[in-house]
Amino acid sequence: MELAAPGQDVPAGVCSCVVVTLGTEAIRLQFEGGLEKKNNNNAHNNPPSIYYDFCAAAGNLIGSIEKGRTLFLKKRGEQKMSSPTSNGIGNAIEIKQENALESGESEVAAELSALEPAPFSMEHAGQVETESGIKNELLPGGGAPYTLAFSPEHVACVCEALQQGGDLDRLSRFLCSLPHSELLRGNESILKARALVTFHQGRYSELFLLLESHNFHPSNHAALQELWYKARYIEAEKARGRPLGAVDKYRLRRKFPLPRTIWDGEETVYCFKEKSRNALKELYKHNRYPSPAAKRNLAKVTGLSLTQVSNWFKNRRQRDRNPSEAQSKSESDGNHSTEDESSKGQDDLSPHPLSNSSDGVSNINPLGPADAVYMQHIGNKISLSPSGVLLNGSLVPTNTSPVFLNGSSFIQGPNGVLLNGLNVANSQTLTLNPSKLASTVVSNGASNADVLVSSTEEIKDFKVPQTGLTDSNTTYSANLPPSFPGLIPATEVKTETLQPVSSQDGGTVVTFTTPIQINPYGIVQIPNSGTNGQLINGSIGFSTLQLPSVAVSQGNLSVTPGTDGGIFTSDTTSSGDQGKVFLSSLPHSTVVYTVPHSIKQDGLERSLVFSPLMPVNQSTAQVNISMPSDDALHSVAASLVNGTHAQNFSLPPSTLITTSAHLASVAGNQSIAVNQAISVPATTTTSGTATSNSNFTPLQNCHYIATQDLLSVSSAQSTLGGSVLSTSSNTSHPASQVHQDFSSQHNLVLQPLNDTKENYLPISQNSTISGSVMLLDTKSKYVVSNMVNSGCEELETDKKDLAKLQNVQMDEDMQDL
DNA sequence: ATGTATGATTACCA
DNA sequence: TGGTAATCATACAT
Repeated sequence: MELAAPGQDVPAGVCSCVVVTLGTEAIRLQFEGGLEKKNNNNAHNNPPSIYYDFCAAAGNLIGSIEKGRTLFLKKRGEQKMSSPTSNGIGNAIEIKQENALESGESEVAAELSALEPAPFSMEHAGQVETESGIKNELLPGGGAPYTLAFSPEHVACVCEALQQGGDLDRLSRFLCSLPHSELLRGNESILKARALVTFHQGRYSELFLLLESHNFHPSNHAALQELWYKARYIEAEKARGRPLGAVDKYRLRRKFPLPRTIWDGEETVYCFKEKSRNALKELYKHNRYPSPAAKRNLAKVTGLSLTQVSNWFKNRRQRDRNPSEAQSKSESDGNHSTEDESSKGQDDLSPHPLSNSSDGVSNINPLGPADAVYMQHIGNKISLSPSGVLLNGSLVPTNTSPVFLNGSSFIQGPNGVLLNGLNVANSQTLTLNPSKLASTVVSNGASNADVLVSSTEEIKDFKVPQTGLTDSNTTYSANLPPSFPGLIPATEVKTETLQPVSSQDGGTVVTFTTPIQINPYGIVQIPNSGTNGQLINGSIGFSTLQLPSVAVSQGNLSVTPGTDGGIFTSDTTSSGDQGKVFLSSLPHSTVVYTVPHSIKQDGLERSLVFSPLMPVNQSTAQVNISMPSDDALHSVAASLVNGTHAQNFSLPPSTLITTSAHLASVAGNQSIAVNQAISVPATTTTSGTATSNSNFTPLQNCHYIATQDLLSVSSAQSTLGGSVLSTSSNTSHPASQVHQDFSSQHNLVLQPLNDTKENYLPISQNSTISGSVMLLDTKSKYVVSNMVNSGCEELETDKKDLAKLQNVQMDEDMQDL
């Protein structure tokens, strides 16, 4: 191999020249054809007899040696040797001299400028050339006459380098040379190296034991899994004396499942992880023809390649299309019956990639214990037990964690569940443990801020099926936080006009107790939520949050962070980015809650049921709710319902939401009804710390019935109220909610609760509006639980009247079944 | 061993 | 470039 000249690009496999400036010395090192040392140091001293041997794999420098001294190289600013994954070696480094007999310096800062971070040829790894030309093993025990003091990081990096170099023999020698204590240190690189060596040497039993006895980082799982299986195969082949067939290998895999030390436990079926498959299915339900950008995004999210994603959609379409493959419906009878049947049924209904996921396909049976919260969603009828549950659409099962249901997908975090969108689970039973509801308080906290942090990065395309009544091509540009791993930083949403089909999608309740991830495919990911933490959320999780149904054809809607609370603003004048929604961060103490946006073309009324104590002003189609913003208690959400087709909203913080006139003024000239709703925080009195699990409760008793669904809430759960009252007095989480929904007539049904006042926030008698606003159009009525009655007595009457509508609505809803 | 489910491939077309 | 249809190869289930 040839040396790379300074400044030249170093081809793979060839070491580069590096220049190490050690004090006044500039030592040029070259690694090929033998170590070369060139000292252009000041000639007043004898050039230090320093010989280096670098293991520059992955841009690291490893090892140094000199007669009578040991040099450690490390990147400047790092306490330890840089990891193998660090970037190039062009960084400045420090050269620490130990036992510096000659210079007397204990530590010398040195500048190392790598001409090129070159892949290192392993030819010289572990070797050092002495002045006498004798090559000695650099490794301890290798016969080197020098004292070497490899740190564990050095050792690990050498292991990595040797692994990458593929020199398993040398790696084996290196490992053998290591002291036993080093081997037992548990460094993963060493462990992995040992695994490779044992496999290479055919010591499979030792390999299996090694793999089973250490928890390896997921980044190494794939390689180690391959080792595991290969070893099993080879063992079996040797035992049988013949090559294994696919079936044989399959049986071996079943017989020797991967240990959890090298496997995350996630089931993989047909090479695709279930998580990835669900993500594909979710998107497919909403869009059978995703855009290339959407495919890329999905590939990124699922970890699959773009080709795999494309193939999956292609196959899925083909097999959905081809009736001869009716056997595939067996899948529908299986784990994914709901969604599959849903999608197939939609295919029958419409050739368009429609995705009304939960159209009467969910059945939630009250199987929980008596004291549990359970819902029943039979057909379009939903019943809720007296618990703080928000429901909007089909339901999914969850554990005993508190749950918010809103739509047909769910998000489950450590302490709460968000349901929104499509039904993604197998079971239809939801059981909640009321005792834990205190932790289910809607807590948006920093999560929301994370979720909605704006970003100016790339814009992704994302098609959101809409069930609008008219054709419209609306582009929403919603920015997502780039900080979320695997999260698409920005999303451009294109609403597609679909055949007007009743939909239950749209409602969204976000309960964040941990940072979550939302991607344009509706996949909401909640870290640290265990195996169930990553959720699929149909089309709503993201879209509903950040894609309000405004700005269909004009205007911008932006959500910007507020000092005290979320600010939801709209720019009705901007025309540069029509139809785009810009979202910024939300405050920590923000609850994002949206009301579903289902639209029924047939004009069937829908029922929206919230818990009582919500002032509703039917006559004016606007309800202003005031409450002390600085109250220690939490503010409640404000809701805005726009039955018209307003294109813009203006929701300044801590103020009342715009009037209905405003909505009317911004109503677009389109007759489309956009099935999106947006929720933004309205006001908070304090910045608040990260929300606890019980920081916010207003949504606990909010219930929504989309489309024909009928939801009834019998009472509020006392524990919810307890949680409300127990929340930190310094943290308030008011939130204004903007809901644009209802192209058709809506009814708001109120159902009285039993003495739930204690469960709600105190009503402010202050006539000023400080935190919560609800706007209703003339046709829609919302009742938001926990909303503070500002003293409008007429609202009480309204509630009673509205409650009567429930039965009527039920009959109508049942007709749609 | 057999059948089914599913990812991947290929050819063809717009 | 991306769609469809047909087909293959393999994983999975019985």
